[in-house]
Amino acid sequence: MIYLVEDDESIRELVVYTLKSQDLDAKGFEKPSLFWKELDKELPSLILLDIMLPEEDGISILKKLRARPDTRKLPIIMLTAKGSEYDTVLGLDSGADDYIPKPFRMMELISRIKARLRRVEDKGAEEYRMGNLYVCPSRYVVTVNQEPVSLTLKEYEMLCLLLKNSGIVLSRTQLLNQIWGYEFDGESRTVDVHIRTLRQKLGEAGDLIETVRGIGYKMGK
Amino acid sequence: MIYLVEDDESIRELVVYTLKSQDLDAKGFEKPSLFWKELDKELPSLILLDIMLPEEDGISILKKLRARPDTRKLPIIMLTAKGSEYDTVLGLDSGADDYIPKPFRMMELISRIKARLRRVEDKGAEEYRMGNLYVCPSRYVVTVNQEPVSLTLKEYEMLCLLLKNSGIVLSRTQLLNQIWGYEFDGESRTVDVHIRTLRQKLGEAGDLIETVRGIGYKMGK
DNA sequence: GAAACCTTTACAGAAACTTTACAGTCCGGA
DNA sequence: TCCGGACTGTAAAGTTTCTGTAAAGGTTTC
Repeated sequence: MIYLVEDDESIRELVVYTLKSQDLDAKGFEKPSLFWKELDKELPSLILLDIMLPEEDGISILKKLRARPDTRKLPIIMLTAKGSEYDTVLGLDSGADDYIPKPFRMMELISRIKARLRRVEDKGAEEYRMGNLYVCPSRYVVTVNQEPVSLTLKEYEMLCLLLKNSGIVLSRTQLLNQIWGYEFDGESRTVDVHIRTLRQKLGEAGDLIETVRGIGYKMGK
Repeated sequence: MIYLVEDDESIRELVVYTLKSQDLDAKGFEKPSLFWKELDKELPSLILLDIMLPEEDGISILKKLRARPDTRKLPIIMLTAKGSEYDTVLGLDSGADDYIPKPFRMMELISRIKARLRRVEDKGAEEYRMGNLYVCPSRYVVTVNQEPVSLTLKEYEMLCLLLKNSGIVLSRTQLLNQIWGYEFDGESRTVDVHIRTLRQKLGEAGDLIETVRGIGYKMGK
């Protein structure tokens, strides 16, 4: 999912349309306020920011995003009509990942976006976002709506495994084997109990863990 | 150290000169062969690549760098006079981190380079502040509320390592490996004991060291 | 050789994990 | 629609594992 904050309607729709044609899911926002609102519902994997915006300028948005733990490492590309050197410097020094002056060619934009996304994935895919849930395995950080959630080891491993296998169902046996590291015979409610506390601790994001009756659990899709 | 591969002498010297004026160490190479030779002696922290070069073009160099484990993650910025869209796409899709068309403004180049470097290494910070704790590794100074705290070597190294990896959890094994410099077999409470004295000496700032049960310790975020 | 520092040992307390037992829910067949 | 079995959710008790801590025993430094 890619978010675009751009007040010019024609540009916004053109970009969203082009991204979708490239199998990149995208949403456009006219105003920062709408963007912030949506951000609390779902975290995108990349953000395109115009600099000149109503309400709040792009640089300010950029700085706020860099200050939040769940969006700190998100690739952010700045778009702007003000092609002056000053803006470039300002944008990059505030921590933007790229800067594209308007008018830009669509294929160049797509290309740069893909370059950013690939770069992130290369880093070991060590980050998961789903809805308002954010997990960074290497840093051992889990947040829901930016609020840190403290999980125990088993809960944490379970969450990571489910996210890693997003979209596919994991049986209790699979979970036991992968996390506990041994074959398990007979019945046990161990997994269920951990799933319960996990859902509880995740609060509203707990609904992301889906029960598949007769099989096990899954997250995503 | 920044490496620049650029056949045009005037540009090469101008860039190297400008980088040095910004306290960025840099070396320029006229031909790829000279660059490869030097690369085996020292790894730079960023590479600037012209696309049009004698012997071997920049894209080819880029691909080779991305294939080597020691240079795979190095930030690489492409420079080129061929400002066509084709080149941009080609450059970014091969894994370049940025693309700057000639002619470029020096300050913009510097700005983009700094943005890249900051993104990669945040370790240039020779000072850490967290709450009322202040640590300056190069001067071997630790204070809490301006009051100096005297630490032993192991305690000090531990504190620095935790601060350097602020926000991420370090396991006991990692701490042992990094500070003691050897593999550790079996159990040991050594790390715990040092953590304890460290917390004690830091007083109220001791709470900044967080225990992550089942994993290890971390500071920050 | 004393002081400072580091490591090991041992144990208690705390936190995490598992089991148990039962309540609630889903779903197919009568 | 109702019923019963199979499966899942939940609370609480029981068990294990992990961490904090004090103190003793080594080691290095001066």
